[in-house]
Amino acid sequence: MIDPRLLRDDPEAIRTSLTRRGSKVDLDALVALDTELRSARQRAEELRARQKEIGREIAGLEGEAKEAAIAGVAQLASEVKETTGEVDRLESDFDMALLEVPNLVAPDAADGFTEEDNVEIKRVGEPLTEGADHATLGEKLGIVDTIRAAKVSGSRFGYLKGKGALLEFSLVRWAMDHLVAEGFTPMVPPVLVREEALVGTGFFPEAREQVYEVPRDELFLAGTAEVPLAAYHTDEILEGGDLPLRYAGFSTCFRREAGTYGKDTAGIFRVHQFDKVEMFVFIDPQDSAAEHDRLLAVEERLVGELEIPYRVVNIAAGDLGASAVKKYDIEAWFPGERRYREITSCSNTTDFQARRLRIRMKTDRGNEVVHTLNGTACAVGRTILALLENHQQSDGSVLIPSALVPYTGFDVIEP
RNA sequence: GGAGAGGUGGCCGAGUGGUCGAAGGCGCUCGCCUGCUAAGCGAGUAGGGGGUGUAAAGCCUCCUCGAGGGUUCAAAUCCCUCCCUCUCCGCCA
Repeated sequence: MIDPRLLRDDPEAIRTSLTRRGSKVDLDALVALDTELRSARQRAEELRARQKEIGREIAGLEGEAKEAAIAGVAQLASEVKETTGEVDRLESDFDMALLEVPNLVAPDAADGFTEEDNVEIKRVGEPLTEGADHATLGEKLGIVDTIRAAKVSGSRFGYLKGKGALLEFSLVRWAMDHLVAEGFTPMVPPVLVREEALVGTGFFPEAREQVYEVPRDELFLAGTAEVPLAAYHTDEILEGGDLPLRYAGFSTCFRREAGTYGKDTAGIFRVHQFDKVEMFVFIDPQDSAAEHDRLLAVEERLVGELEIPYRVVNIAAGDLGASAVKKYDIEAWFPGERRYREITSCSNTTDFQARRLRIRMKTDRGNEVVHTLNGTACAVGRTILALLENHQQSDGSVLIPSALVPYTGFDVIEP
């Protein structure tokens, strides 16, 4: 949620951002609604103040004088009820409209509206010019089974098997160890969350169709640990000295992948369920931009240690999620497809989530909404696929990068 | 799943219709005293919105005692619905 004060202090800043995103939000209607709401609120408050004042007088009266006073204020009471009802209606309209407004795009976010407009920042590593694709490799090595997964769960699911399953646990622990060394607190959060957590993180209302629901219990399956980690401090006022708070959350992630029919149907590149280690940070607003770069640096070190060629892209404004002001993706090279594809991502969501979740910090200037950031440390499934493709050998085996061997206990996966 | 208890400010905890945004305690902040990792004394200390103000301060005002609705001139206090937490029993990874 953006700061509603901006609507009257600097609506043009919002307009610029909406334009860069290609957003359809009706800013003028929102500004008008805000104005209407405030004047209605003013009227209601004046009436209510009078009512309370008279109430205090009545408290001191007795007998007939009291009866008369009570009779005299009945009309005022009904006016109060009417005007506050009006304020409530306007307020709820306003709140709903405000939830639809995406965060203000950062000045240095890339311009444009689609993936095509993402700006490449750098490339690292020597890409292989050819190789088998991950679906073929996974099947031949006997470590990924999507055929039987379809029987059990439908499309876009997979079994990891044998060394593939062990590789998963190795990656999780390897990533966690790195993050702990970086000062992150490891967490295993709930993956079933309330609606409030999803609204608070900005996934609702924008991306509601991507989220699995458990209606009977009014819970939702989180698509990322970002959701329970962000909501962890809901309604809290953090001590300035405790910031930044850095969490590393491991969770299984669930995504409906609605609207992706026909995309990435082979293998387990795009699946409904995968595991991920996610970084999440609560920080003083003035430090969030620097922290964003820091998260990217952590991600680069991790991918680099796996000896996977990659590039970093600055995501185009129109391709950003509602909560992000700026986002970097790391795209790993996939020789089977001869292209770079997203394996991690990190976003600065500034005060957007924190305001919705009411997470503040104490400062000399009073309480201030904190900033939050999130970044992928290791999306396990995709990382396994990137390892398979980039470390495949001519004999059909796959070598495990040396950084991982202490965790896997083996250095090669053979057919 | 069954039975019961309870949700009040950073924490604990009083408050069953009016002057209560709320006693008291703890914690914290500032000051005094003492001179020594303490005790004592005094003051301050919930959050949020709107208005006014160049800004800070200040001032005016409204909302918030789990959430929502209702009764009433007036609700932390009465009524209804919901949510959550805890305890015991049952079941269970």
